[in-house]
Amino acid sequence: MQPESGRRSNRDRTEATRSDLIAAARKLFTEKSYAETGTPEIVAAASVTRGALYHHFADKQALFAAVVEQEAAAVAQEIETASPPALDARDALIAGSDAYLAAMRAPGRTRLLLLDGPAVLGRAGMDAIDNRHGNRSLREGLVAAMRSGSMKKLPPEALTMLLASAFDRAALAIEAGGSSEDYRAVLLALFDGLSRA
Amino acid sequence: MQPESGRRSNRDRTEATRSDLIAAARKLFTEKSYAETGTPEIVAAASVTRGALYHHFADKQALFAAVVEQEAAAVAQEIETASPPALDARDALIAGSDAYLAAMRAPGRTRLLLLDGPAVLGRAGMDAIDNRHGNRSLREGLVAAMRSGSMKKLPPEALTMLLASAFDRAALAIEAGGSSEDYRAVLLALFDGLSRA
DNA sequence: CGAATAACATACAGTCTGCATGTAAATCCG
DNA sequence: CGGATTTACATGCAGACTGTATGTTATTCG
Repeated sequence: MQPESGRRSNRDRTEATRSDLIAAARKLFTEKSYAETGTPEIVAAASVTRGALYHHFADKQALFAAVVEQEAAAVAQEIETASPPALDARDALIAGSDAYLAAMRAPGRTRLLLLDGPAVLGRAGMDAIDNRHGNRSLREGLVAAMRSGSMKKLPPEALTMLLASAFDRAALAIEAGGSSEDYRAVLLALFDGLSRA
Repeated sequence: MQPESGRRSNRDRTEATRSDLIAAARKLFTEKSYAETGTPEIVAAASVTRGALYHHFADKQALFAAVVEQEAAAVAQEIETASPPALDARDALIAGSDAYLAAMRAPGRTRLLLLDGPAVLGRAGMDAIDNRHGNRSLREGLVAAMRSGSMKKLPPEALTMLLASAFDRAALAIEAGGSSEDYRAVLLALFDGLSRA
């Protein structure tokens, strides 16, 4: 009964090992790329063996998917935290995009979420993850703006995808040294262009 | 002097071997992914040995870069061929985007150019390739439209990137089964939103 | 308390990449 | 024209990595 060291429930062990593996993989996947990070290096950083990894995850790609899911959730969380509620549609879009671009400045995040993620998991796989997190609120905001009449009516799914894609490319360009103000200005112009006169 | 079979200049041999390797790699990289295609399979398809591959290319990534470059050029060529010259800015943009989306329907092209390309060569590497081909005319068109006063003035580099990114995502979404009309409508709305009233 | 199962650890097979070395053909040069 | 040099490969090897199969120990179930 007493949780002495040396007496742990299987659920605790699993949770701890999975968590250690994901943390170690996250660190390496953000420092280097998915392809450049080997499972021997990951398990060494997590102080377990490859046997543990392949017990908890089907393969290296499944571990990667878990890391991406966690990181996408973290980005969505940062946006939600930074965005004050109850603004009008346009201000909410601006606040959200600023928060997104700020969140994507975390080292290695753009490569993990915007380059390796789509290549390894496929665009469909990444869309599934994104729709569970960030994209959802973006689409809801757009739908609300369209309903309220402040934005042109357009297919919500397509509009969400293309705007999200513009955010993504802006994050990549800014990390590559592009002018943050320039990209912000263009994003703003795109929003305003979609608003009803 | 006579080009008998068995007497070929080194330049001819190099050109033929390089071309065979790129063609074989292009076929496999578009059928499967970069990661799933091994160099043994490539050289077998090209009827050469791995020694030839590593003689002509620094590594597998360099061969991939050559394939991407060729394919990006092909896309740009198809767009140029399909786009009648001397339209006004808006019609040129629409024609160009339609031609781009049509060109990206070639099997495997979206994965090669939009998923594997950025992941393997980096976003900066892909930008360098894109700027040598398709993006160039897009930016020139946008600059011309801005100069003529028919479009809002915005930083050309950023605007080009974000619009190109929207094209890319539209191509991916359409291939994944998304409604071509929906994405076309959103792209058109984005253009019109950027035009000066 | 025994049986079944979960959570690993270890060992192995197959494959791949990049390089080093060897060889024949082409080119250069005096 | 002929030897020296360089080019265009072919072959073999070393190291690393992935996934799996098998063995072992700690839990959990009945």
